[in-house]
Amino acid sequence: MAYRPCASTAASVSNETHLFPFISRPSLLQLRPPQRTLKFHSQKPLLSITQVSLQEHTFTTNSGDADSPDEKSSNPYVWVNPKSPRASILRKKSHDFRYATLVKVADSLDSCGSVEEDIMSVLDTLGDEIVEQDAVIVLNNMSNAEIAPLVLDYFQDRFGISGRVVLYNVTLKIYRNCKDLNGAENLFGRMLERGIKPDNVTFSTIISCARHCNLPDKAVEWFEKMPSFGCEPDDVTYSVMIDAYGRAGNVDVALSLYDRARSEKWRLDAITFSTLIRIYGTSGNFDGCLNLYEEMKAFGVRPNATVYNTLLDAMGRAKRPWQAKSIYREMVGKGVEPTWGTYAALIRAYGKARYGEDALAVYREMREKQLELTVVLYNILLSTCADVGFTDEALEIFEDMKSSGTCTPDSWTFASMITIYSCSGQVKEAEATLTEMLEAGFEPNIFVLTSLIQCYGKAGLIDDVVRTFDRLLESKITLDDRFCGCLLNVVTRAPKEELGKLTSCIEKANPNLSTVVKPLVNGVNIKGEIFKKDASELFNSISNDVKKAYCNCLIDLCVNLNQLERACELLDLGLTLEIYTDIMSRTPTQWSLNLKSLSPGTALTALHIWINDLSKAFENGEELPSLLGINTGHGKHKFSEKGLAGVFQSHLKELNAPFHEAPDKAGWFFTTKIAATTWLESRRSHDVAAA
DNA sequence: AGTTCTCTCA
Repeated sequence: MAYRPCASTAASVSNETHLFPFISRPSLLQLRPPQRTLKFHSQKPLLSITQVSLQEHTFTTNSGDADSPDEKSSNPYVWVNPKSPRASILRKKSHDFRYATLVKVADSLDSCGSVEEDIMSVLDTLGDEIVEQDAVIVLNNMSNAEIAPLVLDYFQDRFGISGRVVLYNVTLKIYRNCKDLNGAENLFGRMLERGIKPDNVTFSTIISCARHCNLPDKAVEWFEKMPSFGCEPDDVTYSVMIDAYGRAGNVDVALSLYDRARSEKWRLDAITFSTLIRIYGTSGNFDGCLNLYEEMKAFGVRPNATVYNTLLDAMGRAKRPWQAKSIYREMVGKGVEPTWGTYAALIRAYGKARYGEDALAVYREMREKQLELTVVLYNILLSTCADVGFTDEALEIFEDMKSSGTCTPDSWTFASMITIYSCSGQVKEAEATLTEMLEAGFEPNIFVLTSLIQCYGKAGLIDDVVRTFDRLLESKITLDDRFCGCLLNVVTRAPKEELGKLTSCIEKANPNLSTVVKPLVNGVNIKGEIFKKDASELFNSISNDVKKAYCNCLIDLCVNLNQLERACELLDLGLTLEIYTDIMSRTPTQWSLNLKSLSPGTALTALHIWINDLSKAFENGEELPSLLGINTGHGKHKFSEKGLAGVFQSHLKELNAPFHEAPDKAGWFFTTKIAATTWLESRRSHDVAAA
């Protein structure tokens, strides 16, 4: 029969007398167990005849042990040769039973209120002959930090057991499990008062307690106290301190401890390496992660799943999904069984890098293996689907999540679903999901409203954009740069007659942005210098991660409104402020125009400037390289207007430019020096003729 | 009797 821990008070212990043959109600009342005959000795049981027979008796009656029938029916008072296998089985059984008994006592103690009598009663059931090992086992199996110190005191007061540090160390573990550093520190103080000298175990337990409490600085503080108590840190201390320093953001110290451990030839285990890899990973030193992994193998430490999981996680952070993939292959190749954490790390790595298919493959494998996904993992998958435009897949995952029975959608989930519908222009579905979200008790947040604005904007429902915007203003939600960026994006695709409605939204949302947008929309002719000054003020006021999006939108707006000069001014500013980098690059053999992540208008403007630069270089008699290339990129997002390649093909034709799409390099258009020269030549003569 | 192991974005 399985033991079910009871959660109530000590009184309930007595109701489970079938589990505690030596506990009965009278014993609780008299504070003394009546059955003195059942004694256990935790130290090597003396294999006296009575002893053995009693064990035997206990086992056959209590657990219905499947001994052979004739053994069961045999006289319990037989002598058993202490060296026989039978004796060793009995010894083990005796030990196991004693241990199980003590664990049950620990459970009962945990569920005592802090009523002294209750605690006493439970402890009394153990009898008088308690040895230190019993006390250790009881405390080691307790989890109630309020009761534990009382129990410790009782062991001392009633049985005189308290003289050794081990009892305090196991009690400290309880505080650690309860994340109660204060309690642990108090107990440490009491140890000192009682003249108990702390040892390495004491310190590593307190240190890890601090670490579990998210107080890495405290961990460091305790580590530094060690020498004053005559304790010299050992390999376990170093392992936990490497972690603590890492979490305290003190990467250098963590690594120097590693150096020290290495030079002192301490055996570092795989998990310590995984800790180190994690430290490198969180500090952004991704090559450091890989180096450490190699070093670890060179030391002959076999990587386990934890090491691989940490590495995969680091490669995810590094946005190197291909490396995650090859590490995963290596892991499987070496026969290391992937764990839940492996799949989670892969989903993160692939998801972050928009490797939609790969992320989905991992998801399917998890389903196949019946591994449960968490809300977080579902959300990552859904936002990946949103990023790459997997509408159907997202719906499937969303349904799976709802029917999983283990997790329910949260505001993040709904936000992703609304984003997905918004990107594909499914207004009705987005609105239905919004309703579902409200019904589930979530208020729309800034992310949801941003998506909705995008959704309505895409569908040309400008009045709904304005309505949503007003709703946001009424709410307590504060606008962010991303939201304003989306609003700006709506402006770039709205029909001219609707622009007024939107500019008044922008005026309320962000005055700096309004200053730049208004003259464009109203066609007011202001000086280029002033325009650039206003624009750079805007860029200085917004966060780095949206600068490119703003600049792209503004340039698109200029191009749409046929203000090419303004477009060039903005692109120029964007290059100066390093919002755009590496658009135009030159090597001795190739000059390139890199248009990846540029909006269509920005890309056209950049092409315009680049061709002008080419002409200038040609006029100045500069040597052209053997190859000239334009990279339009190939958008991973299904909704991103199929990349720029299509737009460019026709535009290049219009310009009569001799660039041709490369058959083997997606998104690239190339021309040779000879073709380029001929073309630039003809452009020049054309210009001259026009002049 | 001690350590490190599994979490989110636009």
